[in-house]
Amino acid sequence: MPISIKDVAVKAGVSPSTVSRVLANNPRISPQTSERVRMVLKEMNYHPNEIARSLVRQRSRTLGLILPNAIDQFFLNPFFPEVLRGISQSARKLGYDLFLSTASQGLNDVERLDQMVQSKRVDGVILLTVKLDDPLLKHVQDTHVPAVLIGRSPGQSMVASINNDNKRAGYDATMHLLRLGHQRIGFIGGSPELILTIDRLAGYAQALSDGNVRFDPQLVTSEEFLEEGGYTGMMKLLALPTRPSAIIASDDVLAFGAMRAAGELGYHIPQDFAIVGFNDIPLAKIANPPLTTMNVHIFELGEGATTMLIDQIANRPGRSTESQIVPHDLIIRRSCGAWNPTNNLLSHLPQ
Amino acid sequence: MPISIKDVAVKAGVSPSTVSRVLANNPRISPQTSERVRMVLKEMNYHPNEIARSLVRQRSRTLGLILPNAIDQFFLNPFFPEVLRGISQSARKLGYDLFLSTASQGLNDVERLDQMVQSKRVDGVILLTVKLDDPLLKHVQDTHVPAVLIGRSPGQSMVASINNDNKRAGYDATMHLLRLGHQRIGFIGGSPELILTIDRLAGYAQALSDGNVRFDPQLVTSEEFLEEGGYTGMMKLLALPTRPSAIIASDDVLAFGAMRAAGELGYHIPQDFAIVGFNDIPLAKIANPPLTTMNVHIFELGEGATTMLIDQIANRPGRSTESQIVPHDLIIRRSCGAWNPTNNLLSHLPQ
DNA sequence: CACCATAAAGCAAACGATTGCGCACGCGGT
DNA sequence: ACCGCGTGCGCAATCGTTTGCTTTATGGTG
Repeated sequence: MPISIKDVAVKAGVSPSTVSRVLANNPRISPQTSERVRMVLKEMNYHPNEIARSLVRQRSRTLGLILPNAIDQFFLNPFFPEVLRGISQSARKLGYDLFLSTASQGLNDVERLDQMVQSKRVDGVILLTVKLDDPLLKHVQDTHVPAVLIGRSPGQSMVASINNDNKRAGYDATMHLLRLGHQRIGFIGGSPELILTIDRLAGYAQALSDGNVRFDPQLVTSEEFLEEGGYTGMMKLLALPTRPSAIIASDDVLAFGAMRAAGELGYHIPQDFAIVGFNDIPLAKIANPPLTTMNVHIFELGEGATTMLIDQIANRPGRSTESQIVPHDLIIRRSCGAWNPTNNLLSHLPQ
Repeated sequence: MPISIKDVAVKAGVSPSTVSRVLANNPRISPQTSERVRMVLKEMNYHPNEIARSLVRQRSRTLGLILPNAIDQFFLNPFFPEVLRGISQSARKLGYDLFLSTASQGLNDVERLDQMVQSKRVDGVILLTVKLDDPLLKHVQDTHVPAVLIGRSPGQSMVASINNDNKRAGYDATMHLLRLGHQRIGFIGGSPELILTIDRLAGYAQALSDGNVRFDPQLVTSEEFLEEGGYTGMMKLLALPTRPSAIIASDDVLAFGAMRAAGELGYHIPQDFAIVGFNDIPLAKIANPPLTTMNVHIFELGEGATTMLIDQIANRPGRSTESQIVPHDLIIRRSCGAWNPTNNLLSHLPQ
């Protein structure tokens, strides 16, 4: 039913090879023939069968996206659409399509990757691997498919990756609170398996140390990576004999949960607590109060992963292991009390 | 480099056809041979080349997802991840993969569809078509690819579709406010091109009429489909000589913008204004106050679209035009004042 | 012992493109 | 008149599967 290159060839009175070469702008085809074929092409509204093309070319101009196994929870965080937007946009710009790994119900992630790669449907994969010891990771190193990891620090693996400097980001966020005079700073993190939790916490500890503040394990809580988790984390911190005066949440969604908990107990932000989040999700700007947060440029994360991957596919013979760091910057809003310099009374809050 | 069916055949001492038939569980292969081949299959960790398969089978077990052209704005609304989650989950369950149309930079949506379909990479498409006269729509009717539309009411086209009964939902939301005693009810909608805006507004008008309340065009505003739009819409309504006592926002995100506007001007929800949103996004439950909203079951929308499409691909000879309606239900929280029956004083509020 | 079902597995032709190689033709140089 | 070469195009193999048809082996029957 659909028209093939052969149909076009017949109609144009040439061989399929010639049509193919016209499509490829091969200079060995005379301008006249080329023109005639092009007319027929338009006339028949021909579009090449990409499946057949992929088969003979041995590449599909398609990128595979592998989402973490805890996919449902992941979908709920605004991180996901934003990174997908970055990936999708730059893939489009570079002429690549996107393939989402979802099929193969019974298979685990490793088998899914195997299948996606061996089935030749994708030229490379982007992995959103957020947990510390993801079995996918070992596996992607063995197989030799071009790959880029999002959310994993360079040096942690033999695979190219892109990430923020989360330790540094945690450091900077904490330092900001220290400079505002806070001494007891709580840390609400996601699951301790999450790399970003670990890294940001490390930065937090480092900053404390540099600021000569004792690290108190009581002030660190790790929760489910949802608003609800931030809520319960904050409740725990508020139940402490000596409460923190400031909170670092390793994700904006957690921060919102924390703010809700504080609000329910009658506290006010930032008067009673300073709060700093991570990610700068759209909501952060419009929350009440607007949330001070570490902008980690999620979109750029997706964008960078895509360009790195395509570069790898197109230019690298083997597989590059080079990595990239996306800078972060602290967006100071009202939730930490530093918005208006005149109300920096926070440092005098009772502990 | 990668192993093919031929490699397996050689190692197992059979012909490629036999291996293929083993893969297909063809009963004409003896159990002994079958077993032997299966061993080799595992041993070599063979995975079929799906590209080659698709070519000969003329189907790819892949679904194409076509997002609206205003893709960036769309990504920001929590609707998107949720519908994608529904699609992705049920596609996975049914053994289908997902293909995102992003490539072909210069092409418009119609050409993108054409290419996706003719390139044979997908067996069918799901279209998120939210605008009233989408050129894609006319086109998808001409081409004969299996397709399902999300966000378009049945009868509006010759293509299968799935949607909420948005008119009815608008009616129900409005009726709820009328029953609470409100007489002046504002409506903050998205762009007037959006079908859901139109439908929900129609339901709103109908309910007003049934409730013997005059429809006042001044109370209807249509804004950008973002939080900011809700904000400016609310500001307009608050500037009216006789302000509304209740607001219907055609999307939760708009509702949040409206709440922010009200808050900035010193008003309180629900004491000063009742607000009802649409979608029941995760945030609605945890907002302050929790938002009364019409749950339209977005996940089911994506799920239903997928099963309908796959059913069409697998069973229907031509293309079905059957449609499906996903029910809605009003989630009553605090923002409309009806949470606690004792504070239904709203009807006595000054206008 | 010839004959023929029947079962099991192989042969080869697709699917729709790409591409190395070769052929025909025309033209300029010797 | 012949050789050589560049140009323009077609032939046919190939990519990795699937599948209709054929072949081979086997065992039962007349």
